Amino acid sequence: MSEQPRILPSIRKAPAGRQPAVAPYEPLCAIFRRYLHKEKLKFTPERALILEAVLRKTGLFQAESLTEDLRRAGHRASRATVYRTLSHLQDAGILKQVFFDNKQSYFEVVAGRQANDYLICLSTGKVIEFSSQKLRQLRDEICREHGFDPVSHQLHIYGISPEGRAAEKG
Amino acid sequence: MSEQPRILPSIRKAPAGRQPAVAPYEPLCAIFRRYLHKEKLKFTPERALILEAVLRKTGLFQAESLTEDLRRAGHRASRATVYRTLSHLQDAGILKQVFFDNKQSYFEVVAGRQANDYLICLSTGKVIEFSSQKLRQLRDEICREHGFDPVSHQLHIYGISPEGRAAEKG
DNA sequence: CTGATTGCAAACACTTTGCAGCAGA
DNA sequence: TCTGCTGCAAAGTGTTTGCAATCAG
Repeated sequence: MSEQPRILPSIRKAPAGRQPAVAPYEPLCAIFRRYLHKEKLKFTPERALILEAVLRKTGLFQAESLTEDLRRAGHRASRATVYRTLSHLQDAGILKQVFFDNKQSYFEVVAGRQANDYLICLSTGKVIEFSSQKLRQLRDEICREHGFDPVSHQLHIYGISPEGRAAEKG
Repeated sequence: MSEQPRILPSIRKAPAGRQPAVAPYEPLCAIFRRYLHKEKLKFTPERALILEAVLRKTGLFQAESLTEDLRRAGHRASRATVYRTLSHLQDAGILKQVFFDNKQSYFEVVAGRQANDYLICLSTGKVIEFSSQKLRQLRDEICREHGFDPVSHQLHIYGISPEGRAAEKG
């Protein structure tokens, strides 16, 4: 029995990996506004700014870093509003929240994407996002066996990347 | 684009599902003692009690519920010691920590088990643990493509269980 | 107009940590 | 004896919430 891997602190600090393209603002803003309208919520300047900032993010990001982005761009942005908006963006199907540890959570744009899955290097903390058709098929198969209707999934694979292996030998 | 599923509060409260058999104390205690000795740590009565309590758990559990178990059994057990011991049990490869949300974490005995994967009902909050050989093969394949050495993985599938479907129709 | 929204700061809740006394090996 | 361990309470930290003023529709 081997020692159970633990997520390294480095992951909490700065998850990095292949950087997917930035998502386009217009169509997602339309989705957001439709959602807000349906829920009798309002489209405020703050929400627009936050959505813009979210869409400028590539890959995983943290609430705090989003707030920093906004401040750097000269916009006021209270943590509270950022969190509240991130929550709405999830409900609108634009974002999803990912949990790698119990300290904080990460967010990621999902609208129009398929990547739900991560390769996480236990040595360097690097996170690579990927998507697998085979995995989705297997997921559906497993769901059928249990009578589940699949909605979504999330796979985290922990391992050692080539760089991590090199670093450990070095 | 469908609305992004969010983990229901019920999951945070009382994850339940198929109950795997309780793990045997003796062999795992031996593993723990070996680990402690190797790390120049001590095998204390508190650690023994906590390991026992852990092994009486079936499926996922929370640190707090473990502390309650201990108190109910008439043992003093400070949160601090429980957390510290849970951490050692992870390092010893006996436990693993699972993150479903950012509020708290769950623990699960993994020594000698293969089940790393969960089917989570978004309607009822029920969690079913399962293990799939095909998934492990697919994982290894994906790792090969990225030059990773796989260490472990975790798959969370969100969906609607038969019971949930019935409840939603009712 | 009227109810939703915002920023602020206080509140939360799980977890970690500092410390002084205690106890395995 | 010599470290490591324990319980306690305080600190830590990402996130949430109450509230009064403000604003979108």
